[in-house]
Amino acid sequence: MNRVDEAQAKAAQIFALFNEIGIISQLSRAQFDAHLPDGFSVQHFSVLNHLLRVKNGQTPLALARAFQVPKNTMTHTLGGLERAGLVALKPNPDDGRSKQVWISDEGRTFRDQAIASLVPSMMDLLPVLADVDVEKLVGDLVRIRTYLDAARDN
Amino acid sequence: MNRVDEAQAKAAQIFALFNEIGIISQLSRAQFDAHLPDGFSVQHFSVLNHLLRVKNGQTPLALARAFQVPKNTMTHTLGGLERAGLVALKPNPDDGRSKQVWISDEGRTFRDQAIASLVPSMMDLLPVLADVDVEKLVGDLVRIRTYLDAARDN
DNA sequence: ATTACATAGTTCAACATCGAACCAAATGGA
DNA sequence: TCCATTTGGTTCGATGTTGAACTATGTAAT
Repeated sequence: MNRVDEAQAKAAQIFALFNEIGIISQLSRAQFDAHLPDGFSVQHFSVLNHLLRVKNGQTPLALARAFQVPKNTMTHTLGGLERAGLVALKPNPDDGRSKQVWISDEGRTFRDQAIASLVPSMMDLLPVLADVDVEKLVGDLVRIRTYLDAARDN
Repeated sequence: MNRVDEAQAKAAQIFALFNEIGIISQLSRAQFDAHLPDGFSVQHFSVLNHLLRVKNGQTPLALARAFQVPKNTMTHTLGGLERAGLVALKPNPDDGRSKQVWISDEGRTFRDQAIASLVPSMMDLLPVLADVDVEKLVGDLVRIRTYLDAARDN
């Protein structure tokens, strides 16, 4: 096998990797969404979860970066959460251009209920993951994600 | 740690897993698309690739299943490929409701050129994947995807 | 043959995503 | 201080995705 063939074989493997990742992303998103109240998706849940687990009162831009989405996409997501009263957007006292996103009591309740309804179907995955080192798997993925993120804005 | 806490910890880990997968899916799709001609995305490439590598002349529904997308999504993707003359849709002689998707010479050329322009950026990933057993990684993902697929339409 | 049901594919409408253009506030020279 | 540039956020328009409803063909049962 010459050098070009080797490169092609490696590339095919990498393509298969991202192909699987893309399909799993689709399928899992659909599964998650199905367990959330109508009109809400994983993004909404993820933002609430992030505010509670990482830090409350973050700026929209910080959240956009955390989830690797364009800032206008985050505007859209936060709009939905705000209309539903799950977060409050307040002006950022440190920067007149900016805002802060604070989760409300309703938001906390929503997140808790979402977890309660999501956990059971995740438990169904345990048998599938029995032979998988999830810790390592996530670690590998984080490395790949970190690289892609760095390569993004060149 | 009691049973509920354990379940929550496991669930958090699984959530992190799908979270990473979702983000990588976003980022890698953007990267791929950027290297393809305007108006074409990974799906278009994937379909052409599938027709060549797996089997030419498949039905739209078979392709939709292969990529785990709803059939109307595949209709949309095939529409783009057909308008561009990269595939031809012919009636299925075995079934009057159905069609067959055949890749054209232009389609083959498009796919070859796409590979040529995609491979270099995939090679950039090699250092990142040096410590990763990609074979095993893909295997684990396939197992997860297979489960999700089976759980989909229950 | 008739009827009921299942399957392949399209259309339509709702919604998500995202690049580009835009506005306002902040920053950094000179 | 003034001006150019950068940064946080929104708006707008184009496109992708998908559920639901629909058409047409095939299949099975009686």
